[in-house]
Amino acid sequence: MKDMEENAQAAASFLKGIASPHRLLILCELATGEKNVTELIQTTGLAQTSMSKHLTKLKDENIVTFRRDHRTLFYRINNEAVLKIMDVLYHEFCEVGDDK
Amino acid sequence: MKDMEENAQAAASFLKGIASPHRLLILCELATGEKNVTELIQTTGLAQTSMSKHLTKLKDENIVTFRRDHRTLFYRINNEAVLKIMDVLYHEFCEVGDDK
DNA sequence: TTTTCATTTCACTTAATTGTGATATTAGTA
DNA sequence: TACTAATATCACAATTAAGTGAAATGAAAA
Repeated sequence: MKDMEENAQAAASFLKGIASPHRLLILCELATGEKNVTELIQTTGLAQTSMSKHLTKLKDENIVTFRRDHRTLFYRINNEAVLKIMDVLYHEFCEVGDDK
Repeated sequence: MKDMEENAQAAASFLKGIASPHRLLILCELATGEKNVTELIQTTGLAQTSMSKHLTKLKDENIVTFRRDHRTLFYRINNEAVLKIMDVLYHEFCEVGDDK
């Protein structure tokens, strides 16, 4: 096991990748399957520039990847840990009767 | 179920409560049982003022609570979800052979 | 009741995040 | 080759987060 502080730094950096309402929305979309950038812009209502930056951040943290099909980029979730965390968040914040 | 954006906002705010190397270190300490502020300062090496602010943030997000014993405050983790997430993070960032 | 200990709050600075319009890139289409 | 579509990058402004010394609070202890 590496040094605690190093682990904490890496884990925090990863968490920061998810800790944004807009990126969580993006991840919720991607949780249902891969989507291209234009689709993500439409469903979330984010500005194009903003979307691009969020996706870059998610890529940087190895949370998503993409494939290119002609000139369209299809993004998808590429990380088991993030799915597990989203599951926890779903139970905590999205289930009926969750007035926590 | 409430509105997606509201849920995303609440979940992101909660995640931001954890998404800091120093707060993760604090939470790791607290995961082994309740600790008073002075103990936390000693084991983490954080400055007193800084520790106080981190604890305030963790309280604000309902991640920790405390009890008073004479003039000492003992903090403890008060949130199931955060323990589950820490478990995910442990496997991802702290286990041997984790060079991810 | 004054002092001391444990902790928080204040005022301030510095750094990081987020969003935006304009511009660039890259791949297909005419 | 020029044009358009899809997406990324740049440069900048605004907001939020994090750290620090000094002062304040609150609860014992002397």
